[in-house]
Amino acid sequence: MNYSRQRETVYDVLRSTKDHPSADWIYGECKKIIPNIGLATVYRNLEQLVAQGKAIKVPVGQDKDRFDADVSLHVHGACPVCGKVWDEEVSAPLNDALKAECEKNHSDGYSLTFFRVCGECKAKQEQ
Amino acid sequence: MNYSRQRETVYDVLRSTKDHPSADWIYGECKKIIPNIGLATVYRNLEQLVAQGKAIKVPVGQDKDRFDADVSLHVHGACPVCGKVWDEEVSAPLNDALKAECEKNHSDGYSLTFFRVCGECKAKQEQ
DNA sequence: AGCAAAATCGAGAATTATTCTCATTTTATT
DNA sequence: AATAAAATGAGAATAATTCTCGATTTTGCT
Repeated sequence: MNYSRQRETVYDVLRSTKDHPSADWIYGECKKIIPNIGLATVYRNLEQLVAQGKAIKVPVGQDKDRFDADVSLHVHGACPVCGKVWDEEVSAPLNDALKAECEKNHSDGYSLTFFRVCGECKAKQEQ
Repeated sequence: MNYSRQRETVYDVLRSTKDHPSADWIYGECKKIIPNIGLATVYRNLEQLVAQGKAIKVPVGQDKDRFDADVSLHVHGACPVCGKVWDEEVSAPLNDALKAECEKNHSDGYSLTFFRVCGECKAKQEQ
Protein backbone atom coordinates (compact mmCIF):
# COMPACT_ATOMS: atom_id res chain seq x y z
CA MET A 1 0.00 0.00 0.00
CA ASN A 2 1.44 3.31 -1.12
CA TYR A 3 0.97 6.71 0.40
CA SER A 4 -1.64 8.97 -1.10
CA ARG A 5 -2.75 12.43 -0.12
CA GLN A 6 -6.35 11.44 -0.83
CA ARG A 7 -6.29 8.54 1.60
CA GLU A 8 -4.67 10.67 4.28
CA THR A 9 -7.32 13.34 3.77
CA VAL A 10 -10.19 10.84 4.00
CA TYR A 11 -8.72 9.54 7.25
CA ASP A 12 -8.14 13.05 8.61
CA VAL A 13 -11.71 14.06 7.82
CA LEU A 14 -13.11 10.91 9.42
CA ARG A 15 -11.04 11.45 12.56
CA SER A 16 -12.10 15.07 12.78
CA THR A 17 -15.69 14.27 13.72
CA LYS A 18 -17.71 12.17 16.13
CA ASP A 19 -20.77 12.32 13.90
CA HIS A 20 -20.36 8.90 12.27
CA PRO A 21 -20.59 10.42 8.81
CA SER A 22 -21.68 8.87 5.55
CA ALA A 23 -19.38 8.51 2.55
CA ASP A 24 -20.89 11.45 0.73
CA TRP A 25 -20.47 13.80 3.71
CA ILE A 26 -16.83 12.77 3.89
CA TYR A 27 -16.61 13.39 0.14
CA GLY A 28 -17.93 16.92 0.62
CA GLU A 29 -15.40 17.67 3.34
CA CYS A 30 -12.54 16.22 1.32
CA LYS A 31 -13.49 18.43 -1.62
CA LYS A 32 -12.82 21.48 0.54
CA ILE A 33 -9.23 20.27 0.82
CA ILE A 34 -8.73 18.55 -2.54
CA PRO A 35 -11.32 20.12 -4.85
CA ASN A 36 -11.00 17.58 -7.64
CA ILE A 37 -11.09 14.43 -5.49
CA GLY A 38 -13.42 11.76 -6.87
CA LEU A 39 -16.25 10.09 -5.01
CA ALA A 40 -14.94 6.66 -5.98
CA THR A 41 -11.63 7.54 -4.36
CA VAL A 42 -13.40 8.28 -1.10
CA TYR A 43 -15.25 4.95 -1.22
CA ARG A 44 -12.06 3.10 -2.16
CA ASN A 45 -10.12 4.62 0.70
CA LEU A 46 -12.86 4.11 3.26
CA GLU A 47 -12.92 0.46 2.25
CA GLN A 48 -9.17 0.23 2.71
CA LEU A 49 -9.25 1.96 6.07
CA VAL A 50 -11.86 -0.54 7.24
CA ALA A 51 -9.78 -3.44 5.89
CA GLN A 52 -6.75 -2.06 7.74
CA GLY A 53 -8.72 -1.82 10.98
CA LYS A 54 -8.39 1.97 11.10
CA ALA A 55 -12.13 2.56 10.71
CA ILE A 56 -15.39 0.69 11.08
CA LYS A 57 -18.70 0.66 9.29
CA VAL A 58 -21.51 1.28 11.74
CA PRO A 59 -24.58 -0.76 10.86
CA VAL A 60 -27.57 1.34 11.86
CA GLY A 61 -30.12 0.13 9.33
CA GLN A 62 -30.16 3.45 7.51
CA ASP A 63 -29.94 3.87 3.78
CA LYS A 64 -26.32 5.00 3.77
CA ASP A 65 -23.34 3.35 5.43
CA ARG A 66 -21.88 5.27 8.35
CA PHE A 67 -18.19 5.32 9.22
CA ASP A 68 -16.28 5.81 12.45
CA ALA A 69 -12.56 6.24 13.08
CA ASP A 70 -13.04 5.05 16.66
CA VAL A 71 -12.38 1.34 16.25
CA SER A 72 -12.60 0.47 19.93
CA LEU A 73 -15.64 -1.58 20.91
CA HIS A 74 -18.24 0.94 21.92
CA VAL A 75 -21.98 1.42 21.90
CA HIS A 76 -24.02 3.67 19.63
CA GLY A 77 -27.30 5.48 19.83
CA ALA A 78 -29.32 6.24 16.73
CA CYS A 79 -32.41 8.31 16.00
CA PRO A 80 -34.86 6.33 13.87
CA VAL A 81 -36.36 9.57 12.54
CA CYS A 82 -33.40 11.62 11.27
CA GLY A 83 -30.75 8.88 11.27
CA LYS A 84 -28.36 10.74 13.56
CA VAL A 85 -25.78 8.47 15.25
CA TRP A 86 -23.91 9.18 18.45
CA ASP A 87 -21.69 7.41 20.96
CA GLU A 88 -23.63 6.11 23.91
CA GLU A 89 -22.07 5.71 27.35
CA VAL A 90 -23.26 2.55 29.03
CA SER A 91 -23.05 1.14 32.55
CA ALA A 92 -20.04 -0.88 33.65
CA PRO A 93 -22.12 -4.03 34.17
CA LEU A 94 -23.34 -3.87 30.57
CA ASN A 95 -19.83 -3.32 29.27
CA ASP A 96 -18.55 -6.23 31.32
CA ALA A 97 -21.37 -8.52 30.21
CA LEU A 98 -20.72 -7.62 26.56
CA LYS A 99 -17.03 -8.33 26.89
CA ALA A 100 -17.71 -11.62 28.66
CA GLU A 101 -20.22 -12.71 26.02
CA CYS A 102 -17.80 -11.82 23.27
CA GLU A 103 -15.12 -14.02 24.78
CA LYS A 104 -17.53 -16.84 25.54
CA ASN A 105 -18.80 -17.13 21.98
CA HIS A 106 -15.46 -16.32 20.34
CA SER A 107 -16.83 -13.36 18.43
CA ASP A 108 -14.62 -10.93 16.54
CA GLY A 109 -16.65 -8.07 17.91
CA TYR A 110 -20.18 -6.76 18.19
CA SER A 111 -22.39 -3.91 17.18
CA LEU A 112 -24.82 -2.53 19.76
CA THR A 113 -27.11 0.36 18.93
CA PHE A 114 -29.88 1.79 21.05
CA PHE A 115 -32.72 3.41 19.13
CA ARG A 116 -34.20 6.57 20.52
CA VAL A 117 -35.83 9.62 18.94
CA CYS A 118 -33.33 12.42 19.42
CA GLY A 119 -34.22 15.67 21.20
CA GLU A 120 -34.40 17.63 17.99
CA CYS A 121 -36.83 15.23 16.31
CA LYS A 122 -38.93 14.91 19.45
CA ALA A 123 -39.32 18.70 19.56
CA LYS A 124 -40.45 18.73 15.94
CA GLN A 125 -42.96 15.94 16.53
CA GLU A 126 -44.61 17.85 19.36
CA GLN A 127 -45.33 20.91 17.26
CA MET B 1 -55.38 -0.89 6.43
CA ASN B 2 -57.24 -3.39 4.29
CA TYR B 3 -56.72 -7.11 4.05
CA SER B 4 -54.70 -8.45 1.15
CA ARG B 5 -53.66 -11.98 0.28
CA GLN B 6 -50.25 -10.69 -0.74
CA ARG B 7 -49.56 -9.11 2.63
CA GLU B 8 -50.74 -12.21 4.46
CA THR B 9 -48.46 -14.34 2.29
CA VAL B 10 -45.43 -12.11 2.90
CA TYR B 11 -46.09 -12.35 6.63
CA ASP B 12 -46.61 -16.12 6.49
CA VAL B 13 -43.36 -16.60 4.58
CA LEU B 14 -41.44 -14.40 6.99
CA ARG B 15 -42.84 -16.27 10.00
CA SER B 16 -42.00 -19.61 8.44
CA THR B 17 -38.24 -19.19 8.82
CA LYS B 18 -35.64 -18.25 11.38
CA ASP B 19 -33.11 -17.35 8.69
CA HIS B 20 -33.65 -13.57 8.78
CA PRO B 21 -34.24 -13.48 5.04
CA SER B 22 -33.76 -10.65 2.58
CA ALA B 23 -36.61 -9.12 0.59
CA ASP B 24 -35.71 -10.98 -2.58
CA TRP B 25 -35.66 -14.37 -0.86
CA ILE B 26 -39.11 -13.62 0.54
CA TYR B 27 -40.16 -12.59 -2.97
CA GLY B 28 -39.00 -15.96 -4.33
CA GLU B 29 -40.95 -17.86 -1.69
CA CYS B 30 -44.08 -15.77 -2.21
CA LYS B 31 -43.94 -16.51 -5.94
CA LYS B 32 -44.35 -20.19 -5.16
CA ILE B 33 -47.71 -19.33 -3.61
CA ILE B 34 -48.79 -16.35 -5.75
CA PRO B 35 -46.86 -16.73 -9.00
CA ASN B 36 -47.57 -13.26 -10.32
CA ILE B 37 -46.82 -11.32 -7.14
CA GLY B 38 -44.68 -8.24 -7.76
CA LEU B 39 -41.38 -7.44 -6.04
CA ALA B 40 -42.62 -3.96 -5.17
CA THR B 41 -45.56 -5.53 -3.38
CA VAL B 42 -43.20 -7.55 -1.22
CA TYR B 43 -41.20 -4.43 -0.34
CA ARG B 44 -44.38 -2.45 0.31
CA ASN B 45 -45.76 -5.08 2.63
CA LEU B 46 -42.52 -5.63 4.50
CA GLU B 47 -42.43 -1.91 5.11
CA GLN B 48 -45.98 -1.98 6.43
CA LEU B 49 -45.32 -4.98 8.65
CA VAL B 50 -42.35 -3.14 10.14
CA ALA B 51 -44.46 0.00 10.62
CA GLN B 52 -47.13 -2.10 12.35
CA GLY B 53 -44.55 -3.65 14.66
CA LYS B 54 -45.11 -7.16 13.26
CA ALA B 55 -41.59 -7.42 11.85
CA ILE B 56 -38.21 -5.79 12.27
CA LYS B 57 -35.36 -4.89 9.97
CA VAL B 58 -32.15 -6.42 11.26
CA PRO B 59 -29.22 -4.07 10.66
CA VAL B 60 -26.24 -6.29 9.99
CA GLY B 61 -24.21 -4.03 7.74
CA GLN B 62 -24.72 -6.27 4.73
CA ASP B 63 -25.75 -5.09 1.29
CA LYS B 64 -29.36 -6.26 1.62
CA ASP B 65 -31.78 -5.55 4.43
CA ARG B 66 -32.74 -8.57 6.52
CA PHE B 67 -36.16 -9.10 8.06
CA ASP B 68 -37.38 -10.98 11.11
CA ALA B 69 -40.91 -11.75 12.29
CA ASP B 70 -39.63 -12.19 15.84
CA VAL B 71 -40.14 -8.69 17.19
CA SER B 72 -39.11 -9.50 20.75
CA LEU B 73 -35.85 -7.92 21.83
CA HIS B 74 -33.23 -10.53 21.09
CA VAL B 75 -29.61 -10.80 20.06
CA HIS B 76 -28.22 -11.77 16.67
CA GLY B 77 -25.07 -13.37 15.40
CA ALA B 78 -23.81 -12.66 11.91
CA CYS B 79 -21.06 -14.11 9.74
CA PRO B 80 -18.99 -11.32 8.16
CA VAL B 81 -18.00 -13.65 5.31
CA CYS B 82 -21.27 -15.10 3.97
CA GLY B 83 -23.71 -12.74 5.65
CA LYS B 84 -25.66 -15.46 7.43
CA VAL B 85 -27.69 -14.22 10.43
CA TRP B 86 -28.88 -16.30 13.36
CA ASP B 87 -30.42 -15.84 16.78
CA GLU B 88 -27.83 -15.83 19.53
CA GLU B 89 -28.60 -16.98 23.06
CA VAL B 90 -26.93 -14.77 25.61
CA SER B 91 -26.33 -14.95 29.33
CA ALA B 92 -28.94 -13.74 31.80
CA PRO B 93 -26.63 -10.99 33.14
CA LEU B 94 -26.21 -9.56 29.64
CA ASN B 95 -29.94 -9.68 28.99
CA ASP B 96 -30.62 -7.96 32.29
CA ALA B 97 -28.00 -5.30 31.66
CA LEU B 98 -29.44 -4.61 28.20
CA LYS B 99 -32.96 -4.27 29.58
CA ALA B 100 -31.75 -1.99 32.38
CA GLU B 101 -29.81 0.21 29.98
CA CYS B 102 -32.79 0.45 27.68
CA GLU B 103 -34.99 1.67 30.51
CA LYS B 104 -32.35 4.01 31.82
CA ASN B 105 -31.85 5.85 28.56
CA HIS B 106 -35.51 5.64 27.47
CA SER B 107 -34.71 3.82 24.26
CA ASP B 108 -37.36 2.28 22.05
CA GLY B 109 -35.20 -0.77 21.61
CA TYR B 110 -31.77 -1.91 20.59
CA SER B 111 -29.96 -3.97 18.03
CA LEU B 112 -27.11 -6.18 19.21
CA THR B 113 -25.19 -8.35 16.78
CA PHE B 114 -22.10 -10.42 17.47
CA PHE B 115 -19.83 -10.95 14.49
CA ARG B 116 -18.25 -14.35 14.09
CA VAL B 117 -17.15 -16.38 11.07
CA CYS B 118 -19.64 -19.24 10.86
CA GLY B 119 -18.59 -22.91 10.89
CA GLU B 120 -19.21 -23.32 7.20
CA CYS B 121 -17.05 -20.35 6.20
CA LYS B 122 -14.32 -21.30 8.67
CA ALA B 123 -14.12 -24.77 7.10
CA LYS B 124 -13.77 -23.24 3.64
CA GLN B 125 -11.05 -20.85 4.81
CA GLU B 126 -8.97 -23.71 6.17
CA GLN B 127 -8.86 -25.57 2.88
C1' DA C 1 -76.27 -8.06 -4.47
C1' DG C 2 -74.75 -3.47 -6.30
C1' DC C 3 -71.97 0.58 -6.02
C1' DA C 4 -68.56 4.05 -4.90
C1' DA C 5 -64.45 5.18 -2.42
C1' DA C 6 -60.28 3.74 -0.66
C1' DA C 7 -56.63 0.55 -0.57
C1' DT C 8 -53.68 -2.46 -2.98
C1' DC C 9 -51.62 -4.47 -6.90
C1' DG C 10 -48.20 -5.58 -10.93
C1' DA C 11 -45.00 -3.91 -14.13
C1' DG C 12 -41.64 -1.34 -15.19
C1' DA C 13 -39.33 3.17 -14.78
C1' DA C 14 -36.68 5.96 -11.58
C1' DT C 15 -33.70 6.70 -7.81
C1' DT C 16 -29.76 6.14 -4.89
C1' DA C 17 -25.74 4.20 -2.82
C1' DT C 18 -21.95 1.80 -4.11
C1' DT C 19 -18.67 -0.53 -7.23
C1' DC C 20 -16.28 -1.05 -11.52
C1' DT C 21 -13.51 0.30 -15.75
C1' DC C 22 -9.88 2.43 -17.84
C1' DA C 23 -6.81 5.88 -19.37
C1' DT C 24 -3.85 9.00 -16.75
C1' DT C 25 -1.07 10.40 -12.82
C1' DT C 26 1.55 9.56 -8.64
C1' DT C 27 4.60 6.91 -5.74
C1' DA C 28 8.48 3.92 -4.68
C1' DT C 29 12.67 1.70 -6.33
C1' DT C 30 16.89 1.40 -8.77
C1' DA D 1 15.81 9.75 -14.77
C1' DA D 2 13.64 5.19 -15.88
C1' DT D 3 10.49 1.77 -14.55
C1' DA D 4 6.84 -0.89 -12.29
C1' DA D 5 3.23 -0.87 -9.10
C1' DA D 6 -0.38 1.57 -6.93
C1' DA D 7 -3.73 5.12 -6.89
C1' DT D 8 -6.62 8.50 -9.15
C1' DG D 9 -10.79 10.94 -11.50
C1' DA D 10 -14.59 10.60 -14.44
C1' DG D 11 -18.17 8.45 -15.72
C1' DA D 12 -20.47 4.01 -16.75
C1' DA D 13 -22.44 -0.03 -14.53
C1' DT D 14 -24.73 -2.50 -10.85
C1' DA D 15 -27.95 -3.59 -7.35
C1' DA D 16 -31.24 -2.71 -3.82
C1' DT D 17 -35.07 -0.15 -3.06
C1' DT D 18 -38.75 3.18 -4.07
C1' DC D 19 -41.95 5.45 -7.08
C1' DT D 20 -45.62 5.94 -10.74
C1' DC D 21 -49.76 4.79 -12.71
C1' DG D 22 -53.49 2.41 -14.72
C1' DA D 23 -55.95 -1.84 -13.33
C1' DT D 24 -57.88 -4.73 -9.67
C1' DT D 25 -59.47 -5.82 -5.05
C1' DT D 26 -61.40 -4.77 -0.67
C1' DT D 27 -64.52 -2.35 2.32
C1' DG D 28 -68.58 0.07 3.90
C1' DC D 29 -73.06 1.40 2.67
C1' DT D 30 -77.64 0.86 0.74
